[in-house]
Amino acid sequence: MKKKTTIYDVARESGVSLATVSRVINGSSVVKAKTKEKVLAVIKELDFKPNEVARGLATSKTTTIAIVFPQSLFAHVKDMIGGIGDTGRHLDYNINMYTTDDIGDDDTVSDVTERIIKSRVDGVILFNNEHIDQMIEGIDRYHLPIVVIGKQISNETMGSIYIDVKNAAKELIMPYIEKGKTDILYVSPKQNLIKNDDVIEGIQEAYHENGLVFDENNIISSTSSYEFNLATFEKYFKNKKHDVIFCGYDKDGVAVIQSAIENGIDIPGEMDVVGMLNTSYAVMCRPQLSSLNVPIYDMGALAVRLLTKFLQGEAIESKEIAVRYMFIERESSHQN
Amino acid sequence: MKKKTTIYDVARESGVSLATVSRVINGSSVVKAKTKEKVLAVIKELDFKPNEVARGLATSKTTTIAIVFPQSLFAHVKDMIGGIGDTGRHLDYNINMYTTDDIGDDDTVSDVTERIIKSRVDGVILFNNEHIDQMIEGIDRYHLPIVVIGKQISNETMGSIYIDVKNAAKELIMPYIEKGKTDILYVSPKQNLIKNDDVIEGIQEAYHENGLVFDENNIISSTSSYEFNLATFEKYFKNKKHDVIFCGYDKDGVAVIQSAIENGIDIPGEMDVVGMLNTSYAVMCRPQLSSLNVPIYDMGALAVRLLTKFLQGEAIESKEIAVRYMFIERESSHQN
DNA sequence: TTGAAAGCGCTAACAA
DNA sequence: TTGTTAGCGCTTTCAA
Repeated sequence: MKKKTTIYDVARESGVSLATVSRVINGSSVVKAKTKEKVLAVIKELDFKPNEVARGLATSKTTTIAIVFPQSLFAHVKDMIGGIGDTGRHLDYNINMYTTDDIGDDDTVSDVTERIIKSRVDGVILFNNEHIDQMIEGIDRYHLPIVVIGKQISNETMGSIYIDVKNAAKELIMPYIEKGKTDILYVSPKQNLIKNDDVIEGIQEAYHENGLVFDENNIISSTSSYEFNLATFEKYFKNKKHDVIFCGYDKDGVAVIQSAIENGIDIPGEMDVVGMLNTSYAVMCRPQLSSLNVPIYDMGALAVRLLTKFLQGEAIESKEIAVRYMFIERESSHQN
Repeated sequence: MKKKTTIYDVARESGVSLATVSRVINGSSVVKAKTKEKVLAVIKELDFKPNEVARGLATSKTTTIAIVFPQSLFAHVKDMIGGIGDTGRHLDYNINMYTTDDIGDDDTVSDVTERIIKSRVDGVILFNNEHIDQMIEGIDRYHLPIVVIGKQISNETMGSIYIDVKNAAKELIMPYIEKGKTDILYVSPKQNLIKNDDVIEGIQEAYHENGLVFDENNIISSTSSYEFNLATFEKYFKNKKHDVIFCGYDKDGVAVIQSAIENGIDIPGEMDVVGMLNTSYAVMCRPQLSSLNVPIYDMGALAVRLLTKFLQGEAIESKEIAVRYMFIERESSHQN
């Protein structure tokens, strides 16, 4: 295997110095057009690909950002990855991905932090999840810029992309309450794109503004197993019913619909069901599930963009970016 | 922001030379226990994190592997990412991820190749997709080890993890044909984990071994849009019916079931429907979709493991690894 | 507009 | 068992 061609080879072949070649590949404007042309020709001829590792060492910048996927990953990471990957490529950043698996939680978190520091990435994208604070703290100590997805937070070197689920929940719930449909159940999911506490706050406010109070017993948690949840709901709906079942995640919404039907409950005749994230699940289900649509791809793209603003010292209008959302009413509810 | 502590700082503080510190952090066995202890103490005290970029430059190795996600990504990438990320961490490799989006296909492929080369990763994991050959060729020119997921292929520096879909398809189809149910439709998906041609070959063999021939008109392609496919199928099943609908992807299976029901076709009474990959979709659907289960997480893990074997010059028993699969019969079929 | 040379933080002979 | 020293391939002053 012949050695890779280096900047030295290019310099020699084109009869200029290292420095000039460096200027050319970095687009410096001071190089004479003719020189530049010649160098570029040689670069092409020798198929020279500048070594980013060497550059990284010289500049103390890797133009790489790390992204940490937590274990409890929601569906449609696919879109998130698309947004992150595409934007990274367009802005000329590499993406280093890390996962935190379920075995040995704590150790994994510090292990990943350690690896991130050693790899000398320029910044980090994190997802809201149960270990988020620990993760943030571990990374913040090294003054690495951070962008958090799914939780509103910011400081000098930290920003976030989030969904204003508090308001979304409030807007969703409000019409029901105003119509006297006040028996609402919230199904709280294991999922990182929304902050559960915010959803609950939103619900509470909707009740409060109507002089009512939301009964916190009307919150049940789902697990990450569809079949387990289904079994739970099937039992639950044997002798219960509510005006509205508001699910933090579509998958739970589908389970609710199916188990309600199983128990002879008509949807949306007797009970409305609403999901969140507007995944494929929603349209595949019968009756089709109403859901809150959220621009997942864009959240990934925005996260990368925001992070690069930190990295390049660009002006940042807002460090906490709320993405737009839109309620899509389908067959499982009739809010209006 | 104070400068990061380097190996020099550690050497000075512990009164030894650079080389010794280097030996300690690399676990060399020649260092005297006492020296090692002292150095380790200083490392801890100064919170020294070796700079992988500098190490990469010195060793011409980055201990990083690249993974390229194509645009038409199947669901449950989630699991794949888990397998890749976790295994990368356990084997001490960083994962660099790239996406190839839909805009400007060709350019993107060469763009990504270029970035991969510049970043000096040690090896690459690729997914089977329409541009796979172009991608492989582009990377192979630089003698980077490659592992392909979803397609059986290998050479000196290339291996693969795949599902033997040819046999899977054959095994699935065979019992039907033997029972005289020879009117089978194959729904060919846009999805990278299986090789369509192999599925078709498997079907053909099943027919062939029974002295029959599979009519290639009985292949229809689905798109990546569930709703579009649903509309297509709804029209299709208005005046058609088959013994079996064999879908390369669960999502299509669900669409088939739903549109068949819409048209009054009883499943599995009049028609069997079978999917592939055994995603959540299969269990969420009514009747539940029979499907071919495949260890997606493991495929990711195996890919990383195989690649590191190439990288570390380890013995490789087999460069083409077929993963186990298992047919899970649910409500949408009655093969037996 | 170009070149010379120091330095980025580490590894790996080679010597001691 | 430890230290010295020459790179690894680039960027970036500083001079010319």
